[in-house]
Amino acid sequence: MRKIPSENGLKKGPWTEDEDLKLIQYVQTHGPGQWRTLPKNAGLQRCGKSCRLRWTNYLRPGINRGRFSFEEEETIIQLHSVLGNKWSAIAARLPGRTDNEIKNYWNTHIRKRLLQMGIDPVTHAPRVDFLEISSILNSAGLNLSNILNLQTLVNPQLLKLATILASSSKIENRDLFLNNHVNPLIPYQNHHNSNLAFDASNLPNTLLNQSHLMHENDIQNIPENLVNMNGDTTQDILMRTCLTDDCFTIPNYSNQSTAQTSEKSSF
DNA sequence: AACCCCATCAACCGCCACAGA
DNA sequence: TTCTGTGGCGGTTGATGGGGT
Repeated sequence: MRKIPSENGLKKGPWTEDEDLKLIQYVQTHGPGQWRTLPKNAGLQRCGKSCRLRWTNYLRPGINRGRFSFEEEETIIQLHSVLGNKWSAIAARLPGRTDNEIKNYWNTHIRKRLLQMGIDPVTHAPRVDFLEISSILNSAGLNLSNILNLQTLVNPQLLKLATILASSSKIENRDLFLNNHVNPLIPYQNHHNSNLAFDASNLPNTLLNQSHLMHENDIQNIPENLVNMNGDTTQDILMRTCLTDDCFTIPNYSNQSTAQTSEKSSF
């Protein structure tokens, strides 16, 4: 892949079949380790680091190079919500997968999907812009559900995912979450109070992209006996993490915001 | 056909932790 | 205690290929 001029006569870039063969044969005979001296002993023009990486990420036996299954993906998301970017720790819990592979898969697939679903891939919390639009509308006395003739705005997949994430949610306290994420929006909110005309084109893309729209009944379709790693039932999680009906319809932040507006608003 | 844009992922780089001298 | 070597980790890069124009 890379064509970086090699220093010290060491080769860089993609590995050839011949190099792979040499590395495999050497490791099979002598075992992995001693990476610094390995290239010389194995007759490779590579640095030890490169050999170790090639072995652990590609040549090592037992590596599963197939597509990620839904279960694996779910596991990665769960583990990431707990461990963060500890790719090696996540990989340790996924047999046959390497940290590099998981990291790549996260960055190219999962991260993107979470963003589309309105979930912040770093915090695993609903994205601020998602809350932002609802608070704006709410402060304007508008109910997005009514406007869009919807009961709720949530993708069933999102709700399922949120249920899973809730097991390790960083939003353990709704009030804390609202204080951290909603209060900074208050000046913005007030600014928009003066303009009550609703224009759907102003909605954030993330919101409009919620093409799968959820109805109240969909919440009922989630098995109540679903239990997460903490032993919480789905209902527990829904109660605790503001995923109940009234939270998925537009949360009412207006009282809270008016109380704090006078203190914090610069308008 | 040619070009551009973007997604993917193997590989590299810099840094850190740890063990042993 | 400090230094050095080694392995490991996470972030980033860039070659490649596919799709769109």
